[in-house]
Amino acid sequence: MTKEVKVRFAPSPTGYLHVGGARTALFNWLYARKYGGKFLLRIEDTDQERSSAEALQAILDGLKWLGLDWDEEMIFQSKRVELYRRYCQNLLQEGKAYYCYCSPERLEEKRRQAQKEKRPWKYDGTCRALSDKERERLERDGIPRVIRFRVPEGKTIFQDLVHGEVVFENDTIGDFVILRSDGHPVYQMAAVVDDALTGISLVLRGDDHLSNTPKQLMLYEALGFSAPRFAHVPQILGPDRKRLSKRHGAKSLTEYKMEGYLPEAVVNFLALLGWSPGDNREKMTIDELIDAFSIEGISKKSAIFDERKLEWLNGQYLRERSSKDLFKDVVETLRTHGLLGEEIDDQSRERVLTTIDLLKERVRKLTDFVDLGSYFFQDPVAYEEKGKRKHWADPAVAVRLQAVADELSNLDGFAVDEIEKAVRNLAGRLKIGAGELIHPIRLALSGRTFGPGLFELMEVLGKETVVRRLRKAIDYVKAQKEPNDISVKAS
RNA sequence: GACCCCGUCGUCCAGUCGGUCAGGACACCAGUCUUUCAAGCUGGUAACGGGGGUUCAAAUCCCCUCGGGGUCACCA
Repeated sequence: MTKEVKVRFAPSPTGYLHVGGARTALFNWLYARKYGGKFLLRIEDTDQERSSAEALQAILDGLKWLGLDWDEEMIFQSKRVELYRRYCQNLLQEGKAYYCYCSPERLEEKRRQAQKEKRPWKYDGTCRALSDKERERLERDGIPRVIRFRVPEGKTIFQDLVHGEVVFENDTIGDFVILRSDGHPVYQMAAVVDDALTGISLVLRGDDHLSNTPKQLMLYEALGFSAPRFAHVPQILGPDRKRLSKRHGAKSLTEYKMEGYLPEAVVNFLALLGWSPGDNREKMTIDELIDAFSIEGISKKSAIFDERKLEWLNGQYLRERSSKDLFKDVVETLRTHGLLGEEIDDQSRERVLTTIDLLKERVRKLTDFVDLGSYFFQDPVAYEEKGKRKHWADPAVAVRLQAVADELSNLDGFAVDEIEKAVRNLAGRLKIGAGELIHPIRLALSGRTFGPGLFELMEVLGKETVVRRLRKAIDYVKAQKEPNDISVKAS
């Protein structure tokens, strides 16, 4: 009988969902979707202290944003404590586990001592063979107890689907706790019981669990469960080659969303981190990913998250979406940055749409619409220094801009072609190249030395705004004249 | 420290059974286009951690070494 394909993502709600976790979830999801299996979501909240509702919400939001939907009901380990306890009792009865009364303080002391003497530390088995009498005494004294698993002798060998055969000598592993003194199970126990009971066929998870696998395998064996297969995906490292953590900029998915990344770009990028379709494809749709995904394509090497490549990919996705498609996201971004109010009439709707069209080719993140396009919505608050030096240094600038303003004011219509013709004609009459007008005008209108085609920009802004900004610039140039001369002398 | 995993351009990936000018992408540089910036197009710089073997031939197989990471919790 072939086992049903069933995988799971099992985060613990102790922090936000970062790219490493998200990628693990994605791989599991892709695997399930590819083979028509199930993708389960299990919340590992057996640690009461560290689990929080906010973290859970962040994880759920992240999965939802990426479009990773799960099958069946979400499993909360905190609601299954009785179950784990029962299995611990079974092990106890069969002599495969035992009560341990060692205090955490005492153990910590021993551990430190071992470290000082450079001896490898593992639990020394103090309580491994307590007599009934001793145990009764400790019980009578009310000493807190945990349940420890009795690690059997021998070796634990398994075939990891990405690493191949992995061998552990059991005696390098100390008897480990499976049930805490507060009656809550420890990760290893809860994970094994759940994976076994829910019929997980493949445990696909981070490399950091590779060393935990022998412990879990021993538990499967002791509990009489058949073990699933394992595949350990390399981890995602920070730029310093260290494990991802808040310290060196491991960002949550929420942050990527806030920064203007599209979920499809993030999914695509994450999929390519530690996995490859085998050919050299880079940009892949979700369906292509599902189709191409395979465990064989998973690399063994840990990877560093390269945000610049994600930016590029995001730009690709941004570019292929129509302005209409992008509208909602862009509006939201503009709003959070105060460039747009709640109310949007037809006119500003049109304006946003055109803005998107003009900016789309030069944008990599949604937030670039703000950074690169604020002047579509408000007069520039400053002029680029470089621009002033380059395009406004000529003493004739004020006069020329004035001429432009006059010329444009007299225009009947204000369409791209008319504007362009007017500006170029004026340049001709002034006997200067069109660039001599174009660049100073751009600076006046946007405060920038670069941007979309100037004539398109002018049409979007409208005659009134264009003329207003030109006049402002003229005033500015004139005002700068004298103070500038003085400051040159002074410095 | 013990144990486990990993090691191809700066970064992410290709490289089936040993034979490739070691390939693609991001980034970078140059050219092209253009009113600017992007985008696009064309081209370029750039890697098998090191040392030994085996072999006619090694990124690919073996050994050693160095480097990086992970696990050794009443965290997950």
